[in-house]
Amino acid sequence: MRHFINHTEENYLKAIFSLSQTSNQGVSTNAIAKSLNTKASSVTDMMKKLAEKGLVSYKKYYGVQLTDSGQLIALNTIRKHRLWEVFLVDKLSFNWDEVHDIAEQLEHIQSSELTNRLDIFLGNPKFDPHGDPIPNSHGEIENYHDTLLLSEIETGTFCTLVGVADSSSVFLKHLEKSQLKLGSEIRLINVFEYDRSLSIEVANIQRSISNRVADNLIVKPL
Amino acid sequence: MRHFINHTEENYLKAIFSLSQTSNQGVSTNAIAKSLNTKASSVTDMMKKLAEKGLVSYKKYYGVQLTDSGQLIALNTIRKHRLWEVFLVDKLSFNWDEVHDIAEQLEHIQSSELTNRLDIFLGNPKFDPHGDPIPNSHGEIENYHDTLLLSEIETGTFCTLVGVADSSSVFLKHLEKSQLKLGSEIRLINVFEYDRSLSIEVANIQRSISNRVADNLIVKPL
DNA sequence: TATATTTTTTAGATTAGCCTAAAAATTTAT
DNA sequence: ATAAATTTTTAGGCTAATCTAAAAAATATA
Repeated sequence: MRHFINHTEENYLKAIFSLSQTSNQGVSTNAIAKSLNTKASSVTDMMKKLAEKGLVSYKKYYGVQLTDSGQLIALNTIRKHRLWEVFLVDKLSFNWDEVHDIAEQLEHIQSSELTNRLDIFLGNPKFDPHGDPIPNSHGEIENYHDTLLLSEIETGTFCTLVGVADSSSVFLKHLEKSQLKLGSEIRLINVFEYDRSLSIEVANIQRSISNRVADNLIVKPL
Repeated sequence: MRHFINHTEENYLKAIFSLSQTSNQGVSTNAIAKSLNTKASSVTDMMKKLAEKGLVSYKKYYGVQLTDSGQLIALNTIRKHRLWEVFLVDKLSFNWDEVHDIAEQLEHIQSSELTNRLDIFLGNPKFDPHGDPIPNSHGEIENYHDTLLLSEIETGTFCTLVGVADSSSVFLKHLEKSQLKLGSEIRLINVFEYDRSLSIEVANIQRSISNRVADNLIVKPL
């Protein structure tokens, strides 16, 4: 007997999943509140509810962790989100910076039949338009290995841009102005000590990017 | 300055629109309640809200009518519903009896850009998989003319099945068992007085259908 | 270790959408 | 035209998800 999961709960589970990726500690109430633009007291209420449904394990004052079934739901929501993003870009010709908000709505459509048929229709894509891996229907996610942030690689290294850590429209539009897109080959020329800004070469042209940008570029050294 | 319209309100507006198609009177509270599986008192509450937003004109005890802006929203919701149904059948290979519930969810996605791009992607279809006309982005709907219910035509007439008045899965599955689908050519052979059941010929085969079925088949005489 | 700060939880309200039961208005029937 | 039946509205509650403000617990600091 499965509980019915709604829109709001899916958003909480997704947020907890994302936050638990960085550290392997329990996720704090405040962190969830910040990520969902809500208040800590609302989060506490919801954690109690999700704990009762067996989707998170929650110990007062010590944060939460997803249970296996909670994680499965989170991954399924992420799967739907990313598949819809592929649909919007590949089939409806949206730009990669325009799809996030629409996918936030589409990810809550309930029908596994729909999701699986969409997956097939799109040709079982492995990555979304921002380079994020798409979980399969069992919640298995192909983590990209050997990737780093551009800010972490050594001077002189050649690498390929395989993903972005920030999918916001402003950031993506900014990238386009620097001729950066998924697949771009980048060579790190230099990092300036003063402000940690970087000098890179893309398509034979030398450019300068801020450390803030470099922190959001996921690259694979060649 | 446009009010934000949510899921629930869209459903009410759509129901009022459908109900006001049959008669040109105001739509009654009870009729709306029945159509949405809710209670009359809930409908009254919502009518006050929609009236305040200028989407219906409501006079206590005398039912409601959509205003122009209310009708535009209803038609836009119907547009989205029917476009998604086309998507599900044409692109994802769903059967026509499987798409209603999924489209009920998809119709509430908010993005006119999405709707219009979907329309283009689908090749600007004029009818959905059940033969219902799809409104354009201005809420203009191409009513099919010269159509009747199969129960209304004269014995001996040849006609084409162009639509169904009931899109429920049970009904559509039932039709398939009688080899009836959109575009089928039908000749009305006889109507039995006893139970108003009909004898028809489809694809050179003679079949018998109930008056209940005939009341739900929209046909165009040849 | 005691105190100050921060984080989290609790308590009590609010809003949207729904409900039941009772009251009011309208419609139908005698 | 009056009574009966039906429809609609009002009144008062409920739940989910949110909020603010206060209390409690944990963590950091002196």
